[in-house]
Amino acid sequence: MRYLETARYIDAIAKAGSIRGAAESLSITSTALNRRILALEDELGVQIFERLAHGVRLSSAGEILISAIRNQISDMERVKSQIADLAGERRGHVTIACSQALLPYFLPMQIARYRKEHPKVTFDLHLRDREAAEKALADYTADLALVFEPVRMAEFHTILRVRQPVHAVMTPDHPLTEKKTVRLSDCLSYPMAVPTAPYGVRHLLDIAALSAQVRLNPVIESDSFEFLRNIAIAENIISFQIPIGLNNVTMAGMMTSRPLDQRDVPAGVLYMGQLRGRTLPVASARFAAQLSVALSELYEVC
Amino acid sequence: MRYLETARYIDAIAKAGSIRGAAESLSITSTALNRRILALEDELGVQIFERLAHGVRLSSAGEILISAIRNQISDMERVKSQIADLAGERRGHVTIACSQALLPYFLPMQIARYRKEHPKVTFDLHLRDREAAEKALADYTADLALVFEPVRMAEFHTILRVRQPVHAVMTPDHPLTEKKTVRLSDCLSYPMAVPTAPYGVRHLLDIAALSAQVRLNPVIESDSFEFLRNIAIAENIISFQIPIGLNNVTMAGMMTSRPLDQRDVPAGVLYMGQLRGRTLPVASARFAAQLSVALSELYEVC
DNA sequence: GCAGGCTGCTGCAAAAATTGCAGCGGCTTA
DNA sequence: TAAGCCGCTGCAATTTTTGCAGCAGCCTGC
Repeated sequence: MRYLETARYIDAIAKAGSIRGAAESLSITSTALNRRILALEDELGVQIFERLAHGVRLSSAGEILISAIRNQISDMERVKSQIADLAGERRGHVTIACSQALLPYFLPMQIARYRKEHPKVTFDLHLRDREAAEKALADYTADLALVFEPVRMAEFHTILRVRQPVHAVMTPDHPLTEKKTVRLSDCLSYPMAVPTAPYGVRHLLDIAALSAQVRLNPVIESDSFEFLRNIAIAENIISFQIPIGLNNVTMAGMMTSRPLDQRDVPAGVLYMGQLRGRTLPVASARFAAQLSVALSELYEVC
Repeated sequence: MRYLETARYIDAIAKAGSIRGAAESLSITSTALNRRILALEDELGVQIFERLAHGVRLSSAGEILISAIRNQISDMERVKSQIADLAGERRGHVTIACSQALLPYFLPMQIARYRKEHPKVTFDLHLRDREAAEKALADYTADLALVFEPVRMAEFHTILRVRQPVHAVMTPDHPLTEKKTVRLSDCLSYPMAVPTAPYGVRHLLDIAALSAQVRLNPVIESDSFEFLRNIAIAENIISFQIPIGLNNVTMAGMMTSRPLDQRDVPAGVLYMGQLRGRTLPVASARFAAQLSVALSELYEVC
């Protein structure tokens, strides 16, 4: 593919951090690549890359350029799949960056459903914390982001958001299951396993604990929701999760959950978003539309 | 400029309607141009142009492509001026499509003001009726559109809108000037000069006349607001215009105006907009920001 | 109905560009 | 201080692009 070839070369260099490195990944010599850059820099009248001892780094002009270039590359992908659509072919590729809570149940099911309709559409799924997910949008490594309690940078454009009240998760024989909703103070008398600091659920719990002037005293902290789920079963202690992360099918027998009283812990919000101003590839746009329907049927839109 | 060269070639062919014609305007041979198209069509696996006896026409795949291509070209212009901005240079180019009412006073003054700050920024101003103005956005011949009572296609993204009540315009000695606001029925007893059908002011008057079950009976119809203004002076008859079209400086002595009672004729709306999803060139974005401030200071935002 | 003029397209050779090789000097690290 | 990166350059080989001339196809006007 010759069209936008130089653009792809620049993208590769920016990613590799060196011309020789990028050249290898592109299967060309560093000479050719080097001279392309020099030619483009000559055309623009500005250095795109700063030359360092160990490679190159985007200059401030390069930062501006790379964003446009990635947009162009992604745009051409979209055009190609739109053109393929004209011939009735529904092919394409969707890249998603999402929080852990989406992994056990919701996204696998949604992707399976989508791929049943459009088997030629492929998916890339990247697990990213809320900050990294937004960065992935900005550098075009993800078309869509599904994030719980995101940082919400200026470039994040919200497609849909739904309420996700925090639930306490425990084995069905746990004393806490007797109530419909549980108070934070009820939980404190039991050992608990909680996510580490950067996660949305922990964030909400911390704020709640602070305002109630209590301390959480977790016996287990982990950055893996899967581990938290399993340790909670194994040790018969309580953990916390949002509804979308509760796999109501496979966990039916093993675990159960109760929402925390919202006077103690306010409901969190799950955001689906994309990069502001970007036109998504057709497949991604269609998948986002499907997710919008599914999310708004299952949860309260806000 | 080699980067996006093929893109510019395709744009030229689409505009010229023939390869040979475009080749001439690009100062290359038709052979070179022809082969570029063939190569790109080969890459994409689709015909971009339909071959006709008297030239070429974009195929449906080509229509999809050309939009992306024009976006890329415009994007590179924006990048270049952003990069120039880094060096402190404020250069760039702004293209505007607007209704007639903007011509006599508002835009000349605003552009002059902007160019005083940024003398290196150049402007293109195209007079376009409300439908053509939106088309100009879609094919990237205009960055900004200022339209009174626009058709508002899906691709039109509103930046700002302000209320523009229709005014009756007349010489200062006209009997109608006695009242603060005039009723439509008052006007009917005087000869009047009105714009032709496609214009917003006429549209509003027609609707008003219809609902009041009266007839306008204009003695003069014209598609030139300038002519309407002059004939109204020369013949001492009434005409109609929106506030932004009333040049309160030069017309001070010659003419005066009174708003029509809004029970008869509802206020129209002036829209400033751009192409949805497009990132404007820096200069255009800055100029739009200036216009937003000016418009919202002068008129009622709605 | 048949030139004349326009179109896009192609074979071939010339021109221009891109590329690869080898090697230079600069920098960091061991 | 030596080894190992890095980006960059002169030169030659290679590839790509371009221009010329000429082809067939289509429409228009005489």
